[in-house]
Amino acid sequence: MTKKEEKKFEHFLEEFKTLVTKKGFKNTVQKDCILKVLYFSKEHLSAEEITKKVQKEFDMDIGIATVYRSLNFFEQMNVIESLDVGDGTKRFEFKVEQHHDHMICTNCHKIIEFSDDFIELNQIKVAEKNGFILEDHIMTIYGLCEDCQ
Amino acid sequence: MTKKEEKKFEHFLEEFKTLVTKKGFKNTVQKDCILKVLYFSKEHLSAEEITKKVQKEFDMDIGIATVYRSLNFFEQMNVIESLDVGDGTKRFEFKVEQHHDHMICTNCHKIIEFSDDFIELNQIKVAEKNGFILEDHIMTIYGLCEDCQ
DNA sequence: CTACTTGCAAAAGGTTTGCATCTGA
DNA sequence: TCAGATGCAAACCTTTTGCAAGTAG
Repeated sequence: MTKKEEKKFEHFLEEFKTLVTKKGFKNTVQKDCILKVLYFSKEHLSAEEITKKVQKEFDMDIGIATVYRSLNFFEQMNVIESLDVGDGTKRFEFKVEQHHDHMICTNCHKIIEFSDDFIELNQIKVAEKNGFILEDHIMTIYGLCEDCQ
Repeated sequence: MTKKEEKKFEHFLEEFKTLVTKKGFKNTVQKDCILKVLYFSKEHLSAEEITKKVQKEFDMDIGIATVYRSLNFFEQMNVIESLDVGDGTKRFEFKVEQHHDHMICTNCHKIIEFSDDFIELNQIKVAEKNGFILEDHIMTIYGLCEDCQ
């Protein structure tokens, strides 16, 4: 991670922590570490993977229960989102400004991210047409990736 | 279910059973019942719900293990598909000719089905652009339904 | 006949929860 | 100070599996 990215994260973290306090919750080292791992991870991690990463990268004895509680908390705070890959575990990723979707290989479970403006626009239309207040959407394409064909 | 629908199902079942035999698997009363329940269900059922429905509607003592095994079998045979509603269980539905997607209320978990040609076309394009051989896709929109707003 | 299926119960995951202890604001 | 957070282990739920018995082709 570059210095610039690091700075960007620090800035986000600061703002986030203010919000956490304002809502009456507490900031902890554990939460910071989990968030940092998610922020800088290129992959979509499971709770167990996050636990191990935090333990390894921060030399910290974090329990998986804390990780799950934090993940649920972050999801409610709308800074991360979860993803069903179909391998039996929930996977998590930091929520970035620009929405993107996923293409998953049914053979090797590789995940490719993509974003498509048409799809973004269309889901808004579909939601409106059905009287839904749009909160989020998931578009996942399943198929065989180039390596597995 | 009307007589016409019943007829349609019988016809499908007949064809499907031929395919099952041809592939070297066996047809059983249990499989027939599960398939019938899925075919005529308006809702997206969990394995447990399917088990109870079969037990009740056909007065049959089916085990949930059989239901799970059959569901996995049907999914591989490509006649049903599974759906992650976010309530901790996999839900299943019969695969109809015309693909459709889902809109799920984050409050009451109600599921509304919709289909949109633009989305159908676009996912094909996206898959091609990334060298994927398309198998399937899921587009799920999350939001608040009219009743829950 | 023989390989596929079934039902039961046990096992196996992943996720949540109770509780005593700890800690941030 | 004290409500919220943590770590541990136990509990929970859904799904899978081993095995002996049953059954379709």
